[in-house]
Amino acid sequence: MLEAAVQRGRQLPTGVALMRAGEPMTALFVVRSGSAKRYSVTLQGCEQVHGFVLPGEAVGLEGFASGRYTCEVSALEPLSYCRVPIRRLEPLLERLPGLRREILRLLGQALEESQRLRCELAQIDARGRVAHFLADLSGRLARRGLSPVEFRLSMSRADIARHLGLTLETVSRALGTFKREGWLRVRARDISVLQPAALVALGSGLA
Amino acid sequence: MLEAAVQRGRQLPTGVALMRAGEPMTALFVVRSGSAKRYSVTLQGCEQVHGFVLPGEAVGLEGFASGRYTCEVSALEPLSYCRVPIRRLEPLLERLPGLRREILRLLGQALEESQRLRCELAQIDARGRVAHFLADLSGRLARRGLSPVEFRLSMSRADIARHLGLTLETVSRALGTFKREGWLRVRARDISVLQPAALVALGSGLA
DNA sequence: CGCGAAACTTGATCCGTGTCAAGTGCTGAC
DNA sequence: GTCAGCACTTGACACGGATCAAGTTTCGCG
Repeated sequence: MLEAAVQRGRQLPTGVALMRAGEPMTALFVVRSGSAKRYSVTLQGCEQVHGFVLPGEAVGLEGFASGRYTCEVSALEPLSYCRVPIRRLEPLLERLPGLRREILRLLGQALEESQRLRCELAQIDARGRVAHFLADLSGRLARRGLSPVEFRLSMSRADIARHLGLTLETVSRALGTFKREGWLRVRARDISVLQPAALVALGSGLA
Repeated sequence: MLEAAVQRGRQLPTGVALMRAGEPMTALFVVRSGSAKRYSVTLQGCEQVHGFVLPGEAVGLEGFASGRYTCEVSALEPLSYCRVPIRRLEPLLERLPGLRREILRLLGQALEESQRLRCELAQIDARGRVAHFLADLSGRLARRGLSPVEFRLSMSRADIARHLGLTLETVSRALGTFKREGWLRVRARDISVLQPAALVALGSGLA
């Protein structure tokens, strides 16, 4: 029955938006493969990157607040995803307590994640933030069965910087440092993590 | 029927915890009067302040992620609150679509709020953060019918600093500046906002 | 009411990160 | 293959906020 509510096998080319801020919320999305960037554009026209969406992760949950999406989500690489229309989801919530709990769990998780991240970013210095970003990415890839030590960044340094509240130069310097310390191999957007523990430690504020 | 699920008129003295990180999530809470601090303690023993809870606001929602609370919430002044046991809430979610939507809305709102705050804090300088904090507080008080221009801070400068990712000296200096600019009157923890627009502007990154 | 501790303010200095400016190296198009 | 444009790296410098260190005010408690 849940099966019937899910629209599978949808595709989106790089750079195209999955949702736009202000649009009525008509569905939740779950990314199958590829990755996307969640961001919003301030009045001054500068881009604030809320985060990145990896395979297996859901987007659109903030829409429950007002019935409208509150940020833009656009594909960083060719994307395949599922679409779960709210119309079809709502009646199921009545009959399926497990699904109800699952949706609440997803929302709770997103909330907890966001709060944790905020506190961490507020208290950690630039290199720590970049280390945290890499460690987090690595962990999320691992959860999907992808390699946590060899991966390709689908986002630019500028996107990372805007996500972490830094400048792209500072991100670049942090990566340079990690490379020099022997913690990473970096070639353009290809990353090999050589010392995962060092990144985790630095990213947790254990300096 | 929802009425029957809510335990009203509960009290808590200053400094006492409403919930502790790691405890099983047994209930949601809604503050009636007073205020509280949401925080967690890092491995290094330093306190990270997630935010402050004002009358009319709910806490405990992050617990949906894992079934356990993920932060400490303790009273900054004598607190009165309602308790909504999850046991009693769950069956109601089946029968009341409106309540279901309301819970989803609350969670979505908390999520959106947290993400917005994170992006704002990441991009704004120290005085902007303090201005944003005051403008936000003012707005939330106004929503509850309290004065948005005359209020008493229930939290210390150190709490504000740890919330904003600053030091208490910097918070103090920012308040000093605002006072000198004629935007505020500050006497210890009593605040009078003289130029709300200036605070909102600075707090939105319009420098 | 007065004492003492805690909260807060204010000042001086230092370090990290933003800013500005070249320089280098990918990548994709013709 | 080569060229153009963009992404990224690296360097020099300035400035905002952290840190350290006194003072001052506020407030709880005897």
